[in-house]
Amino acid sequence: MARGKIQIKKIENQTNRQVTYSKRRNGLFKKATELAVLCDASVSIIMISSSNKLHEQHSPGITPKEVYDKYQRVKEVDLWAKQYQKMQKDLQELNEINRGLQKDIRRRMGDCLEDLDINELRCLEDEMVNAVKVIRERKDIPKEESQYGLVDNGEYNHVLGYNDDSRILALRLQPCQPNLHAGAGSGSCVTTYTLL
Amino acid sequence: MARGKIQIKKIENQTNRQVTYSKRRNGLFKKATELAVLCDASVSIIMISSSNKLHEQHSPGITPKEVYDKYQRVKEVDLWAKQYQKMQKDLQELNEINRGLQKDIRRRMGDCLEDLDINELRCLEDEMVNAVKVIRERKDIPKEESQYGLVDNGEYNHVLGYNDDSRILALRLQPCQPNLHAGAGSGSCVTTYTLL
DNA sequence: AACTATTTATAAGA
DNA sequence: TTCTTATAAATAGTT
Repeated sequence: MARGKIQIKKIENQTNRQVTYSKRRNGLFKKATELAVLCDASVSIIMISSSNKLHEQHSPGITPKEVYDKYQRVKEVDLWAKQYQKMQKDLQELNEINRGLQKDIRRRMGDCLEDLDINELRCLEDEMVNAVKVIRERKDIPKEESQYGLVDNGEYNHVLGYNDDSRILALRLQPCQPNLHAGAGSGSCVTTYTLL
Repeated sequence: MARGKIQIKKIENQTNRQVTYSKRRNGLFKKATELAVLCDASVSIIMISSSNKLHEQHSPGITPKEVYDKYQRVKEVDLWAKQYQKMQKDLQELNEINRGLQKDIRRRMGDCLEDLDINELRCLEDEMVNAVKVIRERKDIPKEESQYGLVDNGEYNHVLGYNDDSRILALRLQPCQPNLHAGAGSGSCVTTYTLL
């Protein structure tokens, strides 16, 4: 636009292209600033050069995050929805599983039995009677560990919302060490979620 | 820049401002397009007017998402990290709670008793013996509900990884109806996570 | 990076 | 909103 008109097409000469990029980038940013001031607007520009460098300018008083939050609101899209969705789904599933586990525990405490049929009640009873036997046996073994001074570290976490303390079985929340005879699956639900 | 120089400051006249915004926006977009073509670059512009309208232009071959993904990579920031972090944290907590609940259930089945001391074993035993009494009472009540044809709808979900079917107490995963005598907290852990 | 001839953008008016 | 046009600003090619 000076000393001769130019065609708007890719400048093949690498050096010229670089120089023009720099000049016009400054021009663009200046225009953006003027526009923002004159018209009381917010302008956000991000450009990526052919050499893969990033340049940006954002009107004062607005952050790229704000611009994109608004962008997503206006366009009614969530550009990163897919990345959330897995977590979202996992959360829901975990909540469901949790509710199920809590209900199971309540039944083993004598609550929430209303919707069990007679067979399920029998099954539960048998299971618990057997378990009580195991617990009694265990209780009557002189514990070798106690010789090493087993200490209560106080790190109990009560995760059930019962107010009647006498009914709470404190849950230790340390990860259950791989317990081979207990079957598979105990560790499989423990997932870590890495971002991006 | 024509018919008289202007000061670069906010145009107070609303109409003039609007007109200038429109003209200069076109100018800016045109410049951006030229720059992108001449220099083989990608330019992404998002602007928000004083009347809170959004205008945008993106070079062909690049999406706003790509621009922002690159932006975040280059700047080594995650603009939405805080929004993830809460979910991330919730997931971890739920996983911990879950492990605790599963361990509790195992204990009530006679497993994982190794790290309970003698008092805890006694407490557990008492609790279970009492619960068994309740279950037995319940079992021996002729169920009124059965007159209405209580049907097994088959929607059981097994959430524990036990392979030995005889030991599974099938968990119904329908939400537990508010159970007043069971105490508070049964519903409080059920959270829904809405995005943005 | 600076210069400058020329093109382009645009402010004001219609 | 669009057109017109005098003028300001941007910039291509050169140094």
